[in-house]
Amino acid sequence: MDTAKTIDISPHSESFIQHFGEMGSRWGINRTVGQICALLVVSEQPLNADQIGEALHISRSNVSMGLKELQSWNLLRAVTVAGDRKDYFTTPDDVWEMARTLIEERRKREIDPTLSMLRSVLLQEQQSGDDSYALQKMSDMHDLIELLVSWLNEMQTLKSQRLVKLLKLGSGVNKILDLTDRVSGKS
Amino acid sequence: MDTAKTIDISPHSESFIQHFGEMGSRWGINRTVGQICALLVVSEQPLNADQIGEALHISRSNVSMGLKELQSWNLLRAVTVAGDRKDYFTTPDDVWEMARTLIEERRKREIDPTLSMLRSVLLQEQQSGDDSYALQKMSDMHDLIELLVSWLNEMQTLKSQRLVKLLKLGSGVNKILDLTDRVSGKS
DNA sequence: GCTAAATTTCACATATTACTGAAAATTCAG
DNA sequence: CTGAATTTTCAGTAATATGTGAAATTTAGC
Repeated sequence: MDTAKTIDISPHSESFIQHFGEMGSRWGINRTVGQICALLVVSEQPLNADQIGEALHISRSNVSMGLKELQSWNLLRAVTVAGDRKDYFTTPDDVWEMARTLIEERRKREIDPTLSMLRSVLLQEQQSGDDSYALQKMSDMHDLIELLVSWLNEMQTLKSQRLVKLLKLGSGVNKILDLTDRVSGKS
Repeated sequence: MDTAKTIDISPHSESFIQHFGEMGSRWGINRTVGQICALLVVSEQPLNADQIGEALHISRSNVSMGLKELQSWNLLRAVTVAGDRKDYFTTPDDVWEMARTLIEERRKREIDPTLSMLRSVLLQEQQSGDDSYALQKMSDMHDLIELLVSWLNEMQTLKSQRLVKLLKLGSGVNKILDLTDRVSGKS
């Protein structure tokens, strides 16, 4: 069947998609992948590869590669439409779920490898005397990253509603800390 | 004077520098910039451009461009050495200060533009009827990003010590939330 | 199984980004 | 001011990344 209707993009959505294309490079994904993702986010219906290619004026093979990339980011939901052999795709409905996934995946790609490298360097017996300054820096950095990562992981376990509440509290949490400090008699 | 001593890099530091070069691409900076930054972090003494170029085997002009890029990230401290016309550079001593700067700069480059775009799209009177689904998505995303950004800004105002304490508390904060909820009679 | 629809792969083309050396511009001691 | 030391700029080149069409592979109805 070739009934698949051509999807058209409103000016608003156009700006949105365009923007994610341009930002793609800054986010370590390429333009096309950014655009595909943005398109799927603002599209109410799931889209098949042909529709995506047509909407964004990119080749079918490019769509295929882009979708594969988005899969690797865990940002796609595949949908099968009755009586249609084509694959249809969409992104998760909940923007918070997407944000979580995005943060988790970026952590995996951008932070975890650095943590591993630091661990491995610091683990090696430091026989050589005089890079103690460098080793100290790496140690500091390791501790910092480890703290950030474990905090991130803990946040990932919270329900969205809870997380939002915490974020809204913001540095208000600080006041609670003040309180606990005073109670336990610290500075 | 051409007394500037050639700096040599320990194997540990070499791994560190190499890693930051490779990760550079994932971080939206290029290899050279990543390496220069890493080198300056692990170097106890400030380095001049020639020393950097020699250590990393890159051209003098490339060092110049790299340093300029790092300046734009607010990650450099320039030091003048008595009796030497060359400029010497280092990174901030405190890794927490660097992390803050990095997060702030990434926010400016990667998040703020998206927030602006969303605001501008949402502000336009939505005469056209049927992209309400898309507009809703953009609105959700706007609110999410705004919340994250304002939270980030609040965290930036905390002293490092305080921030570390909060991070270590982790989802323990959640328990405090539980408490306040119960007190104020919510679910 | 066969076959046509759908998807993926891949060699090549195109576009973008990074790097270099030479030349221009800036800086500063005398 | 002068001019040597230092830094920056920039046009050209090298390296990387992105996009395409054609061919190969996979899939599912019959």
